[in-house]
Amino acid sequence: MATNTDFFDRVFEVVKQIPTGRVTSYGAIASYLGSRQSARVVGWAMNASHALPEYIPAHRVVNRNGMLSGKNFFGGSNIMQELLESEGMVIEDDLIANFKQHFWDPSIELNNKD
DNA sequence: AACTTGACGGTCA
DNA sequence: ATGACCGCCAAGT
Repeated sequence: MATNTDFFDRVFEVVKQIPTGRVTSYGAIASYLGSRQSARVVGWAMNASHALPEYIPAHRVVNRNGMLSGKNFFGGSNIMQELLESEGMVIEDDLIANFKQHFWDPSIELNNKD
């Protein structure tokens, strides 16, 4: 199918596959889906994810700096940070410590290269 | 129907 | 190293 709005659904599929204690970036997901520059749309998908009947670990998705750019969307508090810390990571000033160490790249982990 | 904004990212100056 | 602009796609006004 691969319709334009399918991008959202694919984003959800990937995010739902992020293992606990791991994080990824909007750009990584976008790149995995084939649209490097559509990282912003990934963020929009996250916004819509909270309306889904399923649980989308959007707190495991941060920007390429490992910064909790969307923490404001988790109720206005640092729920996002607490969730990540609860999963074993360390957050400092809304920034994930050892971000690279916890980074989960769908292009690698899912290895979707036919 | 058109314009602006947005949970991003890379390149250029 | 820092700042500004462009590109991408969808949603809100």
